[in-house]
Amino acid sequence: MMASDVWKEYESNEISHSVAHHLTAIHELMGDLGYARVSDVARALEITRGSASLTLKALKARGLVLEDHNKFLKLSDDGRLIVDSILAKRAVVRKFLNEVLKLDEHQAEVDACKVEHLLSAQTGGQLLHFVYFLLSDDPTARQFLAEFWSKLDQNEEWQWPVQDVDQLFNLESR
Amino acid sequence: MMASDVWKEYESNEISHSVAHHLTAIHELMGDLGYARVSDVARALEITRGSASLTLKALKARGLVLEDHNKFLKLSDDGRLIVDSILAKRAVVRKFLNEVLKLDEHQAEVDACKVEHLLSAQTGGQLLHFVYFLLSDDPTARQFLAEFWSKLDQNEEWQWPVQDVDQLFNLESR
DNA sequence: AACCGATGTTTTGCTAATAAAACAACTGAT
DNA sequence: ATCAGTTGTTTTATTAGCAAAACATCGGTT
Repeated sequence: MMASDVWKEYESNEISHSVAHHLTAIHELMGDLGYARVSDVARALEITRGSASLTLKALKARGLVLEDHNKFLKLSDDGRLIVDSILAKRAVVRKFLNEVLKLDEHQAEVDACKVEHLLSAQTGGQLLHFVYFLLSDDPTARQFLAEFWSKLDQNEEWQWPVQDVDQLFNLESR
Repeated sequence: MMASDVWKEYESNEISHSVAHHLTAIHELMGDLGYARVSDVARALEITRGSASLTLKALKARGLVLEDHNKFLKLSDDGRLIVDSILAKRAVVRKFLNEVLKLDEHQAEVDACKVEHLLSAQTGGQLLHFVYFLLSDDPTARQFLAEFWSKLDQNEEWQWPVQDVDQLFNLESR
């Protein structure tokens, strides 16, 4: 069926990668510095002030960012809701990739960052349930993880579903 | 630390969402029709021929797509490697979301589609290992999944890590 | 031969997200 | 008071990805 009805939903995402990071930058700056101005956001994201100014102007127009009488920025209630959901998804994905799949922290951070704003709320919620149970002290979960990790370590004794996983995922490609 | 060194790696992705789907469209058309022309790709992706023509011209220049003497398209070896890795990641993610997290098929398809080309090869490989073991007939895996699903069903008896998962992930927000 | 439909390309225009540069306004030090 | 540095904005330009429209080509009908 070519799944042609699905792939365009990508762009229909109301929160772009860029917007997600402008918003979370404001959130983190408020925590780190206690305030957030256009220049602070630009510095945090390593873009020019001009670019940040334009994007933030649009976010103010969308009601996600509020401006002080002195140009100090703040998240609106809507903006904070969005940031909370993004950070929750990012944290869950990072935890799963790092603590379950045992990917190194940088890789987990990068992939979580790429994916965070794209996951549906349903997926985020279910993944949270799953990771929480998986990393709980439930003996079944403990045993399952121990077995999985041990298979990961000595994977020569394990019959993988495909002959060459590395090639399948282009691990060698350049 | 603001993680400002990470978030820009998003765009550094050599395979964009659009490119991923142009390539996989050619692959699927070759399977379905036995051939793939610019118009066929455009129809499959529901974009104009003009847009497809431009994108495919760039892909020919990058050596990922080859052109027949009669304007018939074909994936190069490099192009096929990329498509294989994308389809593998999409399949694994879809399987995980649908068969493990029990998300409905449409949601699983959409999220897998959004994410497929963004996952690193390492993440794809580890996830494949994980899902394969999780859905195997290993008794520990069986028991773990059974317990997880039963907790999913009667989640009022389970103490979730956060008070209100639905609100955290904006399940109510329009 | 004339026409019609499908195909491929090019040109123009649009939006999002960026950089770069020019500009204005404020701040602080001397 | 001036000068330097910081800040915010605007303008111009670029790139990716699309649409729309014009154009050319080819193939088959009549």
